[in-house]
Amino acid sequence: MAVETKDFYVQQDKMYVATDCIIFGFDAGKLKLLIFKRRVEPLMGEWSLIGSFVKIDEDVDEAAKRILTEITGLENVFMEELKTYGATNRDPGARCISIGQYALIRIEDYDKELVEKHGAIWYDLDEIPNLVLDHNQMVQDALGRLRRKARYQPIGFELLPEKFTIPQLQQLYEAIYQNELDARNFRKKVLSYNVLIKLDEKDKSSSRRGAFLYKFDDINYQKLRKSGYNFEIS
Amino acid sequence: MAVETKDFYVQQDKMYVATDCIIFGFDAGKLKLLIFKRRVEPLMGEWSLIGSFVKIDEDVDEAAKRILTEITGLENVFMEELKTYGATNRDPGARCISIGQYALIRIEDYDKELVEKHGAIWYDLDEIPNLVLDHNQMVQDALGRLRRKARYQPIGFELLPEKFTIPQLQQLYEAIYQNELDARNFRKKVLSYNVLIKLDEKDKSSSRRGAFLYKFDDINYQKLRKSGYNFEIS
DNA sequence: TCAAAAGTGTTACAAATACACCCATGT
DNA sequence: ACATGGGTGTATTTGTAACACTTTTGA
Repeated sequence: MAVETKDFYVQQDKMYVATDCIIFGFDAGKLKLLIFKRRVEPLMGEWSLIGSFVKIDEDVDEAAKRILTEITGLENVFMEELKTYGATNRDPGARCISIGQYALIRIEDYDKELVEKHGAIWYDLDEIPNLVLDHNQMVQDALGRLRRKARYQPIGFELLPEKFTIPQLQQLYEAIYQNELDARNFRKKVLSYNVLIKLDEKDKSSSRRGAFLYKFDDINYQKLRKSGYNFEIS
Repeated sequence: MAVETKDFYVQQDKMYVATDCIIFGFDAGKLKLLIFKRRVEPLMGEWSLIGSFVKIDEDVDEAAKRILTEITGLENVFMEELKTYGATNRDPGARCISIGQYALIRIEDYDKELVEKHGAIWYDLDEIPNLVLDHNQMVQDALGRLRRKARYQPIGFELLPEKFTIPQLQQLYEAIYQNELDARNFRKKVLSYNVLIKLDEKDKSSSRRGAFLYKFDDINYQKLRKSGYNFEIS
């Protein structure tokens, strides 16, 4: 029988709500993850994702942004909800659900001092140590999401510097998909969408000849989306 | 400065955690949504999704299953997390985050008495009334998810009876995508995946001649998935 | 016998793949 | 002058899209 007064609410259980950030970067041809040593009991000192409890007067996604800014100094970063981790036994400290959110950051932009101060470290994705609670699962889930999503949405660009070369872009996709791509076909395809603006500069850091720099053309991308077409790679 | 004792937890805020179900069905060529009249204040009597608070000793997804079973009598239904609705001001009653979960049910299987007892009704998707709180947004989000997901994963079958005809399947996809498909190409494509088992029976409810019934072949589908191929329609 | 939906094949076009050589430059 | 990565074009295959008629059967 349903209770039909406003008091219905106060009979219910309250619980802690946290959010954890799965922060991806890309450097030297490899996908990286930002993790740090947990500073609170239980499990103090263990490797962990960056997270925080959500405050009573704070939107869930605001909380995630707050954490990300606290630790990297960055704002306006690509971040998206992954899923909720809501098992009763996931945190031995207390009943606490966590909303996983994954972020893609340009690895050269973050505030190195700030990151260091928090004891955070960029780890190669294939060398992630054991993390507390269900955080390894979160990383796996986020990676799966990143892989699927990168196929039909140009989120990869969030991981590159604003100016990047086509070979860099290809390396990134190879790192995400974990297979090699044909350079000619790759170039042909990404350019076919008309969402890259070729610059006059070259990047000479990885070859004598140098490779032209491009930047992502968000305006054209929005047009592409509206016209019903999808950015789709491999 | 981080607090480094277990007492860290008790300084944090607790809040209500709810889950709301976006329940889709398919009948007479149309997508349907199961909604009902809210039974608690505030907003008692308004149209609403089916939801519940998550109990302290209950996993979040268990809570969603509990609700679904309570109202439809069904178990083992396709259900998947949509996203978290976590704005501070989303519920005027109290700070309460809700995890939206969408479910796909075979509309002929549900327990009609049970549904009626709860005051629930199947609405055509294009005739949904105003719902409480952010529930209309949830419906839109779930619909978007269903549309995207149906393209590369055979979730549509969850909405059909176990035995279905190809024309029925086509109607379903037409309802999901909201455009017409060529019957020959559609048939060719779905059959090309070898995930449909043709039965000896015919369904004569929609034509004199009758159409052969098929059922979904989950074993072959798993093989297809493992081989790296994707079920992809339209 | 006719109305109404089920079922079937082929052709044209577009997109994806496979593949090999020349270019530019710093050392 | 050579080693290194950057850049280009074409042919083949594969998949997608367009399209019209015959079949079955109950009323």
